[in-house]
Amino acid sequence: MDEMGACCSASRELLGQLMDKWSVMVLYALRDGPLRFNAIKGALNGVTQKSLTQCLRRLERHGIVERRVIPASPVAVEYEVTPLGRSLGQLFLSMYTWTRDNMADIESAKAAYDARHPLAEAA
Amino acid sequence: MDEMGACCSASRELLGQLMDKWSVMVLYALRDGPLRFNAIKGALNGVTQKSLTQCLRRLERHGIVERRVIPASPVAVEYEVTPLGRSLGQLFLSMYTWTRDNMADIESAKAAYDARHPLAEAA
DNA sequence: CAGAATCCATATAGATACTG
DNA sequence: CAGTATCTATATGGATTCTG
Repeated sequence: MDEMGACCSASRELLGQLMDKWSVMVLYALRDGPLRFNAIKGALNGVTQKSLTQCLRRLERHGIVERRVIPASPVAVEYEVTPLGRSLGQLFLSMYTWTRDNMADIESAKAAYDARHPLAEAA
Repeated sequence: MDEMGACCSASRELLGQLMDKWSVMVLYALRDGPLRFNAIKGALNGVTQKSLTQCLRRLERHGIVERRVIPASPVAVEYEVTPLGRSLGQLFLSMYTWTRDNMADIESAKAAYDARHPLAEAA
């Protein structure tokens, strides 16, 4: 694979990190302003502390969200989307749009494929 | 999470299927026309038969590539990108562009984060 | 409150061997 | 040639418990 192939691969790897199971929804949950840890956890359905913590750490490390500790007792921690994070949100929006526009075609392709291949119809 | 959140989630799930480790590069390898199985395998570096087969099956099932068996001895199998696949390729291109344009910011954010957090600098 | 640490179930990738 | 089948190593996610 040549240069462009390698770049595609790097891009995929980076977005793979940023598009894990919860990141998209975290970014969406924070669209109107900062939230505290448990507020985010409440906004997402079914996320565990561990997964959410990992997700937020990764987003923080990549500069997508900012973590702010508010000294209090007990401590409060706020997360806010950065400008870079908003830019990523725009990209997510174009992905969402593509999915919405092509979902029907993809579903019918899957149905046709499953009809041709009677066995093994995993998701 | 409300409607939009659910749609984001569905979008992420779909693209997660279509953006696995090799799909992007398969699509890129087929950009100039159909190729046979082993030709694709040769174009990608380090892919195993199993992984490539799984990848191609998934792309075929979603209507991204078309599989064509050419009766011969031994049989030949060609894979070609569909129009839907080309549309997905455009989306991949916009992802690649975003990555390229923001890679520097992300890398410096990572470096700053790792400087603040001396331990545990996993990728 | 906001995590850290631990344990466990499952999913996935890779290597290898075999086949129509 | 173009796969399938099998086994194993590893990564990942969830549940649970504990703490400053």
